Amino acid sequence: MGITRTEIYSAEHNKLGLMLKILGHPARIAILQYIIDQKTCICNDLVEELGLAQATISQHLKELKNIGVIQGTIEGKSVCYCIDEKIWKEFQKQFNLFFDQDVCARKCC
Amino acid sequence: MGITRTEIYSAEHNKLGLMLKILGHPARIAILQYIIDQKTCICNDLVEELGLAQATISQHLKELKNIGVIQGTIEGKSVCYCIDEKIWKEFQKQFNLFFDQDVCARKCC
DNA sequence: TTATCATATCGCAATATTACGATATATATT
DNA sequence: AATATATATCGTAATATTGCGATATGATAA
Repeated sequence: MGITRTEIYSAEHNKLGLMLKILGHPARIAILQYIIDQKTCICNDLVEELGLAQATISQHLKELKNIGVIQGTIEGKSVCYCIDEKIWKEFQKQFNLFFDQDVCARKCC
Repeated sequence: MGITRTEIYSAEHNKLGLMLKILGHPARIAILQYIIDQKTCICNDLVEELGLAQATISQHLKELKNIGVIQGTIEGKSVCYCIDEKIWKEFQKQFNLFFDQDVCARKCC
């Protein structure tokens, strides 16, 4: 079918899944890394930097904005993007809550 | 086009992206959670537990195996799955290497 | 006002993903 | 051997994602 059956999962699993899905694209990882690296809050030098079309970059930025991990403020004719530190830390926390679980206490594999 | 242009990203970004992409589905999160919760290394009670078709579960398990985060050993007529603790911790480490970066030192947003 | 620059959105083509029924495979039980 | 049980794989339909050119929008500069 191609459609994820979100109704059958818990809200937490859906949320964690969505967050990881959006982060799970190399372009979006590269965009986040670039925003972190630049001391100024760069906008679409990303087009030159990554070598993707402007429309494509804009789309990825939109998805990152949708999950809240970045925010953009209009500055003259360009837009200044930066990481939303609060959401960033929240994501890290959620991920680690999941990954800190005790795994494989039993012996079977 | 629908195809990710992996050639233009670094190996690390592709790797981190792939890992997050595979983890980024609620069914796979739920599968991992179930394997962690069960004290015995359960196999396809997952079909009943999650309410997805057996073929679908099997496909998700395959993707999780592909990135190495779970492994399965044949036990009689069923298969015993468990988390690969080493890979699990490695994933957590990679994620945190990325997320521990200092974010938003500047003031613009 | 007109032109220019930066970004967003639209529409589309190519490809990928999700899900499932049907079938194959492999082991255990009778 | 025949049957049952557990899992994997195949084929396919529905939908989603990726990427891009074209165009729209919105602000500044001329």
